Amino acid sequence: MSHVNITSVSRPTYHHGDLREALLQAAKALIAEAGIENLSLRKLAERAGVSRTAPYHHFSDKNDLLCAIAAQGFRRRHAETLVMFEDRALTARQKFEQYIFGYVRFAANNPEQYELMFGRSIWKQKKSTQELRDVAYPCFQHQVEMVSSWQNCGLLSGESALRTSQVIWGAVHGIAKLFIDGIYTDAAQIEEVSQRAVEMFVEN
Amino acid sequence: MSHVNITSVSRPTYHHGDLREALLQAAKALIAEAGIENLSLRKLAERAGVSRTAPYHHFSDKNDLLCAIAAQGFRRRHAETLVMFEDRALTARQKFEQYIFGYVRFAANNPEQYELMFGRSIWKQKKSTQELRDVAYPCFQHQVEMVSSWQNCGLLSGESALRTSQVIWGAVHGIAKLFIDGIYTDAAQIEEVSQRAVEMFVEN
DNA sequence: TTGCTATTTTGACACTGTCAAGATGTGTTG
DNA sequence: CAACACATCTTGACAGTGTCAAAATAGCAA
Repeated sequence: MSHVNITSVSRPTYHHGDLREALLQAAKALIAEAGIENLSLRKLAERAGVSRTAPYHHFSDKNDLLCAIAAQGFRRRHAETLVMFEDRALTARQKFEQYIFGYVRFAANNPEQYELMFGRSIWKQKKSTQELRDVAYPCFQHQVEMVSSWQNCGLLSGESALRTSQVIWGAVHGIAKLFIDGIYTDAAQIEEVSQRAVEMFVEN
Repeated sequence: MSHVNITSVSRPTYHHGDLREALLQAAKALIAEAGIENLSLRKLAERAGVSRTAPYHHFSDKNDLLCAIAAQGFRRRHAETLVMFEDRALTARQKFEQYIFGYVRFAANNPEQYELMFGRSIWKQKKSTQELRDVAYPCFQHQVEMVSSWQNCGLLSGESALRTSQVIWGAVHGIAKLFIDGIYTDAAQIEEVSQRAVEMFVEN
């Protein structure tokens, strides 16, 4: 068989052709279909067309694979937030609104990935990968910086940007979790709750 | 062997003597020791001194058992909240403060049980027991009522008690989860974040 | 005593994550 | 071209899981 790349995507590896990326894609598909708790490495391998233990040559662990998916989520969310916050056409108030709505919407649109990003399975028992931490911490940090800027322009109150940021992050995180975990059952209320959150935090 | 009750507790059942309650106790102990994800029905049965499938005659499912533990948590938390809110020695502002602090503290002191009460494992896929719903909904409802009273006395703003309640609940839930899931790593900050939350929500 | 029913056990099944050992393909060096 | 080294993948195996079916046992009622 020719080793010439006949597909449009790059094929840097040997037998399969970037099995690692294929596994990540298949994993996200399976998770979207049936949830994280129904993802097994064996079903994943089968979907990718390889044997049960093939994934172990690209991920040391099931946890390692889940961390990689979570890391992708952080990169996506962080990019989103950066673009929004740098938009010079928006006022500070509009940016804050976009942040709140964007955060909750991101979680609602990617519930399983969001669960991985902030779920106990990864962070609780210190099982986070170095890669995950490297991509997550700047994301956390950026939230504090945004809050700090909103305090400087009088949109938000308080002295400590960190404490204020922790409360606001807690609020959007909690609202998102109560929705995606099925406790707030009426998904149509998401926008209204987000709107109320904006009103309650902004100084007027 | 005599069937006379020689222990101080009631013994309504036959062989073991309220195996159901013994299983719940053992389960809570195991969960406190090693977390929910490390609880297996087999280890639980062994700890209780019965065979692997004995629990299935008291709980239809593993999920059923977890719901029962969660229900106990709701009863405990609801009782706590009722006592606090009925206390005539407290001002409205003090009650609100107690509510916020008490909520986060409850979650921090019982992280595994809290995870069961509000985790996706139970509510997500409509797997909540009737018993659990019967004890959880009044607990949710009471939160809205409290918020409504705080609005009436001018402590909180807004027209809709439901929306305001959803934001506040989201905030305490999110703060609690970020702490107990290991994302906010410094547990000493819990009180300070709770304090900041109170300041941000109360009208001044 | 004879049954009836609640309770518990034994056996079995499919499924999981993960390790050890072997097979196979790919690129590099002589 | 040949031989080696290595990355990659597969087969086999093991302990552990939730849960079902069938058998055994214990307590109560007639």
